[in-house]
Amino acid sequence: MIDIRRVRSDLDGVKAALTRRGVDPTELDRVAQLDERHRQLSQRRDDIRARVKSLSQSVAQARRAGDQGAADAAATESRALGEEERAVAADIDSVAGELRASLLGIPNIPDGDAPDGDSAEENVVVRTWTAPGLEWGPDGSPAHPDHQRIPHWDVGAELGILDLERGAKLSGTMFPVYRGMGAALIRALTNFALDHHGEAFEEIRPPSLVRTETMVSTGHLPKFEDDAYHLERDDLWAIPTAEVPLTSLGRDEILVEADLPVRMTAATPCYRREAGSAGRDTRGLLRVHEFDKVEILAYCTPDQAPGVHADLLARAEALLQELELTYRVVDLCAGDLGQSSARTFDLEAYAPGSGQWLEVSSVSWFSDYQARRANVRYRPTGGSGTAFVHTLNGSALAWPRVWATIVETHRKPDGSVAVPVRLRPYLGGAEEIGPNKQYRR
RNA sequence: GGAGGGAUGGCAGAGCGGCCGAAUGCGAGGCUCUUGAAAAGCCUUGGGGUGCAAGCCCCCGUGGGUUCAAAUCCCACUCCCUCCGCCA
Repeated sequence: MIDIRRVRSDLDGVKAALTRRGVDPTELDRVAQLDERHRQLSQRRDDIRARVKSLSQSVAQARRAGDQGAADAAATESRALGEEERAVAADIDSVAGELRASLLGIPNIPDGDAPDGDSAEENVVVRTWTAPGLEWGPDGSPAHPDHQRIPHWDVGAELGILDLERGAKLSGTMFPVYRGMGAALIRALTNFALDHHGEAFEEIRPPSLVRTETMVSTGHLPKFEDDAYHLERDDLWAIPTAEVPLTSLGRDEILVEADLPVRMTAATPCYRREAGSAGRDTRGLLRVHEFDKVEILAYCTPDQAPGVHADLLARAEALLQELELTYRVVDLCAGDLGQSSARTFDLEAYAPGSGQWLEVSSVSWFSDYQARRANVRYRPTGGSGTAFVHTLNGSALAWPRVWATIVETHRKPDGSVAVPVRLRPYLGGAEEIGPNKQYRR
């Protein structure tokens, strides 16, 4: 949620900033009007209440003094005021409801450093990291030998480590089944990443089903309801990312500044309905409804935020480097930012078989947008009062696309897949993934 | 799923319908004393809205109701604890 006080004090500035990401500025006029109305009504209600309270005191006093007539008179006057208060309160409720609904739908104000642009086409590639020994082809994409130009769905089927047909049988398309070393690879990646972050980040294992309020806190509801799986009977939502439970871990709490930044990491399943993306990226693991991901997340002060953002990004990058995967860092333009984000860097790994750059991580700074929704605050050292923390998070990493990139990038001429050196300890020392002898199609 | 108990400030814990945003203790911060520390004494110490400010208003799990007046009475819900049942 954006700060209503900022709308009040700098309406034009907020409009200008949000127009960069395609928000209709008249929506902000509406917010400003509702806010004005809300404050006027509240003032009136408070005045009435103050009068009622003082009249109630009079009743008590008069009664103690034995003056029943005066007591009754005050009570009568107060009763009339009560009627009026009820009417005003009803107006306040409806205005407050409209205001909140409108405010919840307004995205975060983009950071001034986020590049201009309306869509993904205008995102800026900040830098590219190339796996050791890899050359660049004349077409501007990394040059891979032909044996690495096989899409992962073919590699997976050939080796018997990915079974999309059975997944479709069980749950429908976009629900993959990993087999043998394919399944072990996911598990290895998860352990590898958790160990990597473990020295600085507390490992958390949160629930993957959460309440409505928890989804609202991160901005996933109410606007993106269609993208989430909902268990109606129990009114619980399947988390689309660990960001959801981790952000709410501190909900309605006041942290001590000395404890910041609070850093957490979690491996969880993630569930996404992918409504509206039907027919796009449907092949293989490019887009799936359920997947595993390791997330890193932090609460910090506004001053710490830029440093933490850089750290999260560096961590996600380090994993890709250790996995010997070519990737690029993309600075999302204002128009392509997620609703809650002020600044986001995406990491895209190059998958030579599918021939595309795949988004495997998104590292975002949410300023106080989520903290305001979730009411996560801290007490500044030496200062007075409380302030909202800043929240940041990043995937490190989302496994299906990394899995795809690995089996394409590290495919050897004989068809097996080389295991990156750093990952071998997590796969029982295995140096390659060969045909799955326990499963052949 | 069944039965019972509970929800008050950082914690513990009081609170006849009006004098309660709330006793008391602990904790925390400041000051005095002290070479320093401890002890002792004094003071301070929840969150939020609005307003230039003084102030006014809201919050005793949540939502409703009764009343001139609700932490206190009534109703519903949520959560927590204990026991029973079922169960990975």
